[in-house]
Amino acid sequence: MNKISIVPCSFRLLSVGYYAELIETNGRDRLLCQGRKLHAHLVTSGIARLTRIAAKLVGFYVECGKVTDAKKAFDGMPKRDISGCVVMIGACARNGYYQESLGFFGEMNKEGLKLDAFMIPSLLKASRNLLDQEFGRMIHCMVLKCSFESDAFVVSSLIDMYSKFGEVENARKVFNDLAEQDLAVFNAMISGYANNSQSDEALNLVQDMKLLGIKPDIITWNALIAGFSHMGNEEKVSEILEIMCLDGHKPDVVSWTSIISGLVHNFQNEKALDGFKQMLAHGLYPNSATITTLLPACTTLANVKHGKEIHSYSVVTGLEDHGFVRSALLDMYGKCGFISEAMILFRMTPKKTTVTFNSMIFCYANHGLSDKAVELFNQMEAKGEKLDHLTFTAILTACSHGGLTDLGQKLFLLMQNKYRIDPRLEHYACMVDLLGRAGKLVEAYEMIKAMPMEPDLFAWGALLGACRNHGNMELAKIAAERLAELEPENSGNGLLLSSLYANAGSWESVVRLKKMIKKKKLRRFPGSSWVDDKVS
DNA sequence: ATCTTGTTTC
Repeated sequence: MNKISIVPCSFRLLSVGYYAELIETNGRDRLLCQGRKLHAHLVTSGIARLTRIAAKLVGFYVECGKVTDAKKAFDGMPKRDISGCVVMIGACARNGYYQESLGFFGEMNKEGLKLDAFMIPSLLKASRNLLDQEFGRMIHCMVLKCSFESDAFVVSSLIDMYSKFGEVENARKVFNDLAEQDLAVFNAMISGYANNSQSDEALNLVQDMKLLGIKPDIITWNALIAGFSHMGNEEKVSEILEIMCLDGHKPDVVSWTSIISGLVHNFQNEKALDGFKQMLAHGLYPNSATITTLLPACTTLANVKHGKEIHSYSVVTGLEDHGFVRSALLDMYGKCGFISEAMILFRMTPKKTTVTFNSMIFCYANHGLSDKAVELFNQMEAKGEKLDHLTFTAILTACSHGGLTDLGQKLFLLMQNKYRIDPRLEHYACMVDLLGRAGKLVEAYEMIKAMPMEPDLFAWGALLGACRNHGNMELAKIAAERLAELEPENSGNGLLLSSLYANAGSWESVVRLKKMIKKKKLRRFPGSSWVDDKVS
């Protein structure tokens, strides 16, 4: 791979848009080092304080993940000019520093700087990604107040945000209110429909835009592919691929990643791996999104061989440094039983996120290393890392697997009282399992009865398992009957129930159940492990 | 200077 020499192209370093490319080919650390040298030069020559130069430095530092340095460069500006703020807010929003982006806007507001149309799209993007509906709506109000609603950039961001919130109708309203929709606005609306399982509506919009003389581009086609692929409509995807080719657009990495993503989402993991091979055969190279999409397919199939190949590729191309890729790798090794590999990846991750921690806690929990899981959970709390519902699913799983009954109960309350997370089905299932394993069958049943939603098969299954282990026939019958209702197609439940009835001498019920099983042509699948252990 | 396509943990 050719390394771009940075010093001769220092001017490019300061040019927004080239950072990503430079980082990909030079590595973040090397780029940052060169950037700092250049910054020093700019300071000594006295031009670092020029507004335009300082704005570029701000963008550069955010792109390298150094928000604090960016802020310093910004504060070095002689006067707080609006374009500097636009760069700061935009650079933060583009690089995943959403909270920082909105926080910075707040500061700017306090200082009485005027709202600028150029920063609206970035603020909407940050609200969208934080799922902060309140903030997003507030920005929308400001848009109306300042009469920015005829700005196509603003409108496409609004459409995108409302679609992400699941409010397609609101997105459509904003779309309709715009006098002249351009390509990006259409694309935003099309992808809005596609991401909300309304791909046919998205397809209609493509016809509308063609009638207006706007030609669909690769983004339009990819949005459609993503929509239909996610819905599992493989024929429609092939159809779109044909149409786009006739239209002069070749499928690119994004198209293929969307196809692979849809297949993984619809449990077609083998097909997803095939799709990846096809993509390679077309001469396209996977990027971080492709890798992150594909790794879960290897994980589900427990295909460590492919997983390791992808890992090697990621190391060679530097994609291993990507946050999403890293957590997908960690999860893959963890789920496939390679705990030490998972631990190494965890240790090697400089910027650990909630997902990183969650994956590692799940790994410990699922391998019976409860103490390690608890240790990590405590670290997370001590570091002030954001804990989410999955953090608690993971730690409660660890508690139930490790017999840490008291701790589990304590954490179940902590989750609700301190972190304001409403327990979901999986949390209740963990608690039923936890109590059940400890022999507290009545308490486990009480937990199920206290659930504000309909208990699912995992809750009843956990209770049934516990009843079997601790010999409580009455509760077992209740649990087994609920299970049979919830999951009549799973013959395992029926068979378990029938053996329970048989033991209790209720043969009439056994006959009834066996008839039901036969009628539904249910068969019992032999238990098997999918872990591919033929890998060294 | 700002916008629209694909992305990890249940």
